[in-house]
Amino acid sequence: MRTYIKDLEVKKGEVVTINCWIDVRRDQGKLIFLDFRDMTGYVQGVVLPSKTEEGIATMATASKLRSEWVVEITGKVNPRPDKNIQTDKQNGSIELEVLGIVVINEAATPPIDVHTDGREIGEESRLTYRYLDLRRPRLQKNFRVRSAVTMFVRNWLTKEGFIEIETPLLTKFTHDGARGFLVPSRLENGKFYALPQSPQQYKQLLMVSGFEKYFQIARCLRDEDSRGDRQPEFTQLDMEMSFVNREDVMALNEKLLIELVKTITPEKKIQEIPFPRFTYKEAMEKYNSDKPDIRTDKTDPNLLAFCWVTDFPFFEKTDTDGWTFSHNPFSAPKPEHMNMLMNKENVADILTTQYDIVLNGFEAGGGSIRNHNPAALRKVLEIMGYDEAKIHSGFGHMLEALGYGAPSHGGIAWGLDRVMAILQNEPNIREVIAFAKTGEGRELMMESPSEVSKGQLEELGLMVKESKKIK
RNA sequence: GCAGGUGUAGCUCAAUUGGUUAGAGCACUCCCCUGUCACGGGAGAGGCUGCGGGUUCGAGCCCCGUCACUUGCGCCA
Repeated sequence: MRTYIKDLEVKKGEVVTINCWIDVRRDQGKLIFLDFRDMTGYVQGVVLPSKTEEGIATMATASKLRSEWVVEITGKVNPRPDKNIQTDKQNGSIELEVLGIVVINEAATPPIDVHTDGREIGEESRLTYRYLDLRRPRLQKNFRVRSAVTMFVRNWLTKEGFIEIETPLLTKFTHDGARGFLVPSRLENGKFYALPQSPQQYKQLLMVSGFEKYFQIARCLRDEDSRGDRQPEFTQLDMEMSFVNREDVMALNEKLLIELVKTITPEKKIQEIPFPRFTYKEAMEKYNSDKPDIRTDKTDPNLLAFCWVTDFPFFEKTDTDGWTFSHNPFSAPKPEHMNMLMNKENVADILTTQYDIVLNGFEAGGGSIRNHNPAALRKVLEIMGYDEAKIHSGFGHMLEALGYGAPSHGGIAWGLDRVMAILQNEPNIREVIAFAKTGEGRELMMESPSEVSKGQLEELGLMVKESKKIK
């Protein structure tokens, strides 16, 4: 039976079997030290000289082992001699006396060193050999913490009465805003699905359905250029609630964030509770930014400075002197500005119910109270200059759905990758996304995007005019 | 789409003003080593200097183009 490395310390004197990788080999000739690694940690093994036939064979096998080989080790858990105890290391007071070695798999010389924190290695190598890059302790930790965060959030929201519901990945191209990824239909050539930029419309429709409290850890896809805090696919913690106002959503999220930090990253301290709030105007005047970094000590890696930014202008001017939404077309205006919207008056002065949660200068999330009244949503679309055909094709289902007894509702979505990166003190969300893409949207390990065969194109009814980039 | 940075051994980096056979550390191969823990010592192998063109007696170095990675701007309900 397999014993995990983390459980060895209490098994002094026992003979155990572990499954692991060779982390480091220190061959002293007649004495070989091997550091073993499994998902639970590290332990030093020692192969002692022996005159038995078995012992000689084990030594011979041990001398062939190399870094990253996969082995099954049978050994005796011994206390270390006093002078060799390493108090600062896991299992520093014990070592495994190797009695038997089964090589499960040999390993070619790794193209990158997986024992460092990886910051010194170029992104191209790291992403090409991502499955090796992920072996490094820093990334192992990032993903364990990420899993702990999503589990915490799931449990917390579930206790609050939320229900987790999955929404489609194959959906409809409906709106302006972020450029979307298109998926050609095989059954209906010339038609396309779109991959969702967020579950916005579906989650609102779930409110119409009467679920009242929804959440989802949702993959979102946007065909826009990358940044340190932006990837073409990323994850939102998305939630929506019925019969709430702005304060309700903000209060719930503030509480969740505080408890999350306390539980998962207790070493972090939150600069100010309750989170400070700024109107958009205040933020711009005081910090010249709508996502101000209000940390009092920007060198403190454990300081988290949350703040809310509210009261954004609903509309902004387009290049062609029309209007477009600044954040979200489904948002409701502030209640006192509803008349201005309905009368389409003083459009520039209408403020939305939008609230952004900002963390250390990054937009960690954003949401709003929505227009549950179809007439109000229609006014928004009209102000943006959408004609009846565009309103019908893009928003007809929303307008109709809101007409069948939609509750008032609102919600928020966190950029989960950004929150994770900040909690882990990572400068780039690539470090918290397992198989991240490059700045040009390439996945270097499998080499996507890739060309497809003529037959596949034909089946989809597609013809490629010209290759934009020929390798 | 725009601007900057980078590209030399598997990895991380050197290489004077444009000048001999492009070096080092780690990793790798072989040898030595009984208490190491990033073990140590010795020897060895490993290069189309991203790719294409140009200038020059001579280019890793200068010029043009191109590709890739990266940071930021535009863009990003």
